[in-house]
Amino acid sequence: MPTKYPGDADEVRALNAYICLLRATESLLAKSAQNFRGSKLTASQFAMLECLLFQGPMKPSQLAEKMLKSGGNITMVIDNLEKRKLVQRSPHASDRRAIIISLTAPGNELIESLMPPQVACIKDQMAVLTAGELETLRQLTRRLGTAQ
Amino acid sequence: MPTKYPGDADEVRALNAYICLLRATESLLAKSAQNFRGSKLTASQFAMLECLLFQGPMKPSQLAEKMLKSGGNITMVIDNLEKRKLVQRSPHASDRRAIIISLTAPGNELIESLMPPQVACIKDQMAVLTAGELETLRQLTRRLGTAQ
DNA sequence: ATAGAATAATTTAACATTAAAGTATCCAAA
DNA sequence: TTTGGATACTTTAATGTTAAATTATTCTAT
Repeated sequence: MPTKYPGDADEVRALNAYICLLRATESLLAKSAQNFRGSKLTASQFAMLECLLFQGPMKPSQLAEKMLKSGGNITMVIDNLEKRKLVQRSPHASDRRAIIISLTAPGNELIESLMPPQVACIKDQMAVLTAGELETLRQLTRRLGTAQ
Repeated sequence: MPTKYPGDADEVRALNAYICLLRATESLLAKSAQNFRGSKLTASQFAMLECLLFQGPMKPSQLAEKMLKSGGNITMVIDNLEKRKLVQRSPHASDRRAIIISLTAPGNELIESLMPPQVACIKDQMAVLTAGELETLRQLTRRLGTAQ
């Protein structure tokens, strides 16, 4: 995070925006994490439960793709959630290489109870910007996110 | 990352901006990481070398504060950089509890060689936005980053 | 039908990360 | 000056993370 890099105007402008973008994301993530820390969930565990809630049961490889994490990592997060009986592994109907991960009843109940405060927290944090500013932010970051 | 959450207009607007912001950051970080992967540096190791280059020798507690990481983590990153002789520990002049971390000559040489491509990479990625858009992005994310 | 390539999940090794506990040192108040 | 609290770093335990290797299964081209 260079606060001062001796470069031309283009570089300074790009770096300043980059640094503010990273810091904003760090700040938002740190604040959001407080909502599920009481449930002894890590950020990855919360993200997996959330993914299963909104998108239904799926294979570990699909979780890896959606969560942008490696397969090995997904295996470990499933392991730790399975120990707490929040998710379960089931055999895939037609492919014996694959398995299906789904929420258990307690897992479903937990993530459903955590979502409203989580959404409210994000809404609150984003409320420092107006509706128009949020739309502008969405459009700008959307273009950055797909940059090659 | 809920792509569809049944909420009111304010919630949907906040969540959409939030998701795009996170994805943009992930995308930028992933791309930037390619620049130092060839040097077998991790993101934390690169960040520490960069911090020491631009801000000079400092204590582990100062590195922890600037890098937004825990003290225990900083100890390990220093350990791994010290193994490769890229940084060194020195006693603090007036406080025997403290130590000073500084770049070695090879460490300085390495990070100085990595900075120009790193800056160019960030500049390239941010170049999908105009100068005015970058300034807007900086202002919006600056306000988010300081949100309580 | 079968060999080889591709896919799916797991395991392993190395490093990252945090929280909490531990050790050493400094400082300030009694 | 001594005691108690604060500070600085390290260690430990648990989890996360990736890349690479492993195992099992499926698919495809011959």
